[in-house]
Amino acid sequence: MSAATDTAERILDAASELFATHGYAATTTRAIAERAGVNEVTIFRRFESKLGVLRALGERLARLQAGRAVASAPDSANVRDTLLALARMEIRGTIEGGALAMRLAFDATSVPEVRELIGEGVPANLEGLAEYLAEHQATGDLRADIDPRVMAEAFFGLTSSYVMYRMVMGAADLPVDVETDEGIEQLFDVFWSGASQRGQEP
Amino acid sequence: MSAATDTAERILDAASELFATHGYAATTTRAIAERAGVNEVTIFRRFESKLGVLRALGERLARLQAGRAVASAPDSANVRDTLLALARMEIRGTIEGGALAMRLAFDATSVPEVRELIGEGVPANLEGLAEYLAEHQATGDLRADIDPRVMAEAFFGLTSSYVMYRMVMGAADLPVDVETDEGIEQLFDVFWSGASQRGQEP
DNA sequence: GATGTGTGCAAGTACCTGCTTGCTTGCACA
DNA sequence: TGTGCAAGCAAGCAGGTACTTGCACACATC
Repeated sequence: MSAATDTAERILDAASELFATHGYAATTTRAIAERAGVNEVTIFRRFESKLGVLRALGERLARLQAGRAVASAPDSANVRDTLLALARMEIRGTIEGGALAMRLAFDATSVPEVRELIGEGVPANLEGLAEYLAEHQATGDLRADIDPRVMAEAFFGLTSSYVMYRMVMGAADLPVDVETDEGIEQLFDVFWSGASQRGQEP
Repeated sequence: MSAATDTAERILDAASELFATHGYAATTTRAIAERAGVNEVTIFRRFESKLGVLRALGERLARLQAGRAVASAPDSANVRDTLLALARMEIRGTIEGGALAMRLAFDATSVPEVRELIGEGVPANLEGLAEYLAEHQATGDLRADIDPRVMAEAFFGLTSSYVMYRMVMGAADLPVDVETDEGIEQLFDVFWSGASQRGQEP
């Protein structure tokens, strides 16, 4: 059993990397097999089709990302710390599995099956954070004159484009350590200052 | 001559739309021909190859975007207005030609020729805005404790992800009128408040 | 009226893609 | 020793892709 699941895992790993960098359509099953060190036929025996690989990958991704939902962030009394932790979590998650998700989101417009898989992920995330933000607008932690959905979009815009510029477009280097990286904190600070606007009242 | 350039233009228009929504690799020359209302052979006679179409498109795009560089924004005394105008310009430009550029940036990782075309565009833009921001940090219009490159990244993160969420991921609707849309102003306001932090001194 | 140019149409080539088939090999368990 | 399962290997199929070729038609210009 160990050996069997191992090959399946290796196939998924290879597919994940290739899908993330080349996209779903541009990745051939032959390439997946080669990278996994596995015969191409094995892929079809284990996953039935190329789409089957994507589906299995989707499940693994869902399992992986389930742990880093908005709710799972430590809701300390300090909203700023909570959001900063969320930003770091989001960026780390995007680097790990999100680069794949981002690519697939692009592929979704051309490959209908991909669209179903990615589906409501992005809008749902936006909505979830917007709710959280709205709560803290009510308590006065955040400025109330901005639509919480716009604010959520600003937040995800920061984190997703941070990764996009680095991983996909190669505009800069990835941080050595996401948890302590100074650049992320500065980037977050721009958002936070804008969203909280502490001391802005005249 | 008029009729001849017209068909070439129609081919480029069709290719632009298809590349933007489906990506370079996933767009077939047949599809381009069909959308342009032109025989497939004509494409090869005019542009030699599929890559030739992309190259011609790249030139047209460069011509189109040359007019909307950072420098071309009216540098009024008011930095906020300048940046807001730039944000609107950037979003409109991204909707018009940037969605294509964004998609091609993704394709660049799989299609090496595409990478050359997109090339240094993104980093150069970042650098250009960073310079502008640094100048106004020096004059006190913007807070100085943030790396100007980080600030530029926050700016482009906002504008590019604004379009990405809407056009590519279909998370929301595009604005009816970019120039007056309230959502863009709110989104920009989050950035601006964070970047200027007016009245933040204790 | 001849010539050149831009385009359409039909057919075909060479290659790549996802996927299949038939057969063999190695390993585990009884 | 025998049975079953996971995997490899070689070959191939059907469909799609970029791209080519040869021929016909329209419409200008000289």
